[in-house]
Amino acid sequence: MTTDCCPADLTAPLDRAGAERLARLLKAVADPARLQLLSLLKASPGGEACVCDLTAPTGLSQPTVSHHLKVLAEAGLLNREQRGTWAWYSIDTQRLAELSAVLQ
Amino acid sequence: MTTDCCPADLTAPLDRAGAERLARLLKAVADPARLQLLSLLKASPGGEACVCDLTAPTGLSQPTVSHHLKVLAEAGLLNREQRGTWAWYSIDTQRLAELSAVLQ
DNA sequence: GTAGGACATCGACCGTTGTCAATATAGGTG
DNA sequence: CACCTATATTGACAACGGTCGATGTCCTAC
Repeated sequence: MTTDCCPADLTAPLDRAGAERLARLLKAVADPARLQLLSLLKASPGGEACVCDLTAPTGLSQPTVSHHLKVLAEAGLLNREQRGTWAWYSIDTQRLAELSAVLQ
Repeated sequence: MTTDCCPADLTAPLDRAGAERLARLLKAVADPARLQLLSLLKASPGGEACVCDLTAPTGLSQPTVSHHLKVLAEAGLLNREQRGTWAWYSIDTQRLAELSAVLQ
């Protein structure tokens, strides 16, 4: 239900440190560009896509897309796999489900 | 499962407008102070509390607490009820559950 | 009416963040 | 090796957001 890194839910009184860790996770998701990227990854065949496939549909520059993907990956919500020149990103569905469960 | 105001989930491709609306909701929750306030409200008897009960446990000034409660209320996540001099806030659990469901 | 208490609003400061252009890195191909 | 392509990093700028002190508003009690 929870990992060692994150608070389980809001029912337990949240101290400042726990609140900051959880907020850091939620901030990763609370951005329109990153939400679009998540939905694009979810809709992609195999649940994965490379950076070059994500710039056009979002209308963002390549560095900006890379930046957002990095933020999501550092939050543990995306997995990154290098295949030759391409970097393939996919959603860590369990991690995202855990984050969703916190708000229940 | 969803309201008329918010996207249902991430499986449907998210356009920029939908992503911005959803991000606005998530931003309301993606803050340590507001997460602490939510957990305090959840742990309070009757699921409600007035501002004066929330300043000490958060260590924030009264204006700052009022500000955060307003942000959460404007996002539809809190209900506000005035009783005499006091303002009582409570969580809109359904709205919070809907937000949680979006990340599934 | 006057005084006091609870909450909201205002104004300002400052750190954070999203964005892009430019550049760097790294892998593939000839 | 040189060249191209995909991605990451850097640097800079503008906009946003959290915080507090000071002040305003509203209700209650005397």
